[in-house]
Amino acid sequence: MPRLSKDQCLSDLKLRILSTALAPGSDLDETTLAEHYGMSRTPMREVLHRLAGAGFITTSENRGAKVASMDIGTMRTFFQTAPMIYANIASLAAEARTGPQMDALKDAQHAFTKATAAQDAQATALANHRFHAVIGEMAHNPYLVASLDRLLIDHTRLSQRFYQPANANEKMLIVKASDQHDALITAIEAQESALAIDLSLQHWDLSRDRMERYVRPDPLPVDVVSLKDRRNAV
Amino acid sequence: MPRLSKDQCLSDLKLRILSTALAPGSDLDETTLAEHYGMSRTPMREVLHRLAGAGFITTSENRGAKVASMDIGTMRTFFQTAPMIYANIASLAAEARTGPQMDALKDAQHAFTKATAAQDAQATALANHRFHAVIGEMAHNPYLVASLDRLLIDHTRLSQRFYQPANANEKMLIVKASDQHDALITAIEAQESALAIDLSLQHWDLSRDRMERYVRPDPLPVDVVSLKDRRNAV
DNA sequence: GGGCTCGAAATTGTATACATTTAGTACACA
DNA sequence: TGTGTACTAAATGTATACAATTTCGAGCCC
Repeated sequence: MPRLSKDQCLSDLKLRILSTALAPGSDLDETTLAEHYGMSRTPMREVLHRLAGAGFITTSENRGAKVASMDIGTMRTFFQTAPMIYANIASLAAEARTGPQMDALKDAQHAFTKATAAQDAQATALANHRFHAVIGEMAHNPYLVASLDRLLIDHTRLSQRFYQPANANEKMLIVKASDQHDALITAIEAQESALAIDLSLQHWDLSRDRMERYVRPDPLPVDVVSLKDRRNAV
Repeated sequence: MPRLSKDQCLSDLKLRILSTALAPGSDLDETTLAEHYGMSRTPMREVLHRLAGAGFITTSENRGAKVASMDIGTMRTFFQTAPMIYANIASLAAEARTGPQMDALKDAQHAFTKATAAQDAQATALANHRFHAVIGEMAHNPYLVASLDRLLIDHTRLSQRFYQPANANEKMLIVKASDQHDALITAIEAQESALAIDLSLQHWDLSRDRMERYVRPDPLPVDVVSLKDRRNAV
């Protein structure tokens, strides 16, 4: 993949991280990446520092870069923090959104429905990411957006598997999420911020249920042996 | 100032920005800075990208770096956002603080009172910054801390002049702020998160009053001419 | 066999030369 | 006098060579 510009390289790496093509916690070798993108190490290092600043990766002196990890502690914090930020962002977006931003939001939603119809899980997750990032732009609040962007990174990585519906019920949940997007678009366009808060919290409830089901899968059938084993485990 | 390590250079630039020795919006020349810190342009550029990632400066392609500006629109957003984030951070800090972090917090408060006693406005503002940054570390929430850190940058830059007390009344306000710090330390150490929220909101009210007095100085004497002029202004 | 030291290979960090882009100025022309 | 254009100087962006650090394995001692 030779001769990509720095911006293209940046967004490509973001996509690879959001889609977990680059797994959380995995090492990034700057020499390899530089060759891959057809540039020298100097601009590649600059891209890596940008990614680090935005929370996609972490770097440590003399020890290279890693994709930001998603340990159990961080996820607890994620579930604790997301609804507050999402709701506030939605409220501010309803107050401050502009016309071109509304267009961008509808575009993102269009891409979302198209990806769900095609059963393309990865494209669905990324379109969802873009949808919520646009709402962030609308809020016009650099302080909260710094939080939001970091939340969305982990949200998108966590959601990766839910957009691959395993049964009719899961398929229905995705349709429901899409309907909530439409309702949110209407509320934001009408500048009804109280409604936007309410809708974004409903939307969060749906996401959280799906994500928690993945994080903590349905309990296994109980039997005496496994229980005894577990009782003495750490 | 030759032969400073990259970390020293980074924190020195942060201090110069927080103290407004480098004015908001002013241009940064990477060649000059590199010479000043006794390093080549490559690591200097890396430092600048780190600062950009943390919100201290902004960079634009082929056009260099600027210290983050503080326009009137951003400040409106600042006043809107700060109390929510400060209160949530204080609450989380009370829940999650560790022993060493408590020591660091008390150190910062010690530096704060020492600086006020010495009437050193700049040292006071920076010690106040450190105090609140430590509470951020305690909260152990990377999402919210991203917001907090950006708020604190502007908070410290705005506060710069208030710690230069012009009269007995202003001197008393600084003493009051210091007392609130002490109360907050006690609440966090006792893990009383509801109290910590309340105290941090009180502390914010005090700061906001001081800052707004600077941003919007006491109203000028009303006269008919200026009123008429203003009525037709944008 | 376990753990240590030493050294070579690989990886990251820095300096510098060179390419590219921007900004400022002089000058021509209307 | 104002405007547009070409040129020059200064700044940013990139590539590459070299220095410093870390990692990993071989060899050794206990």
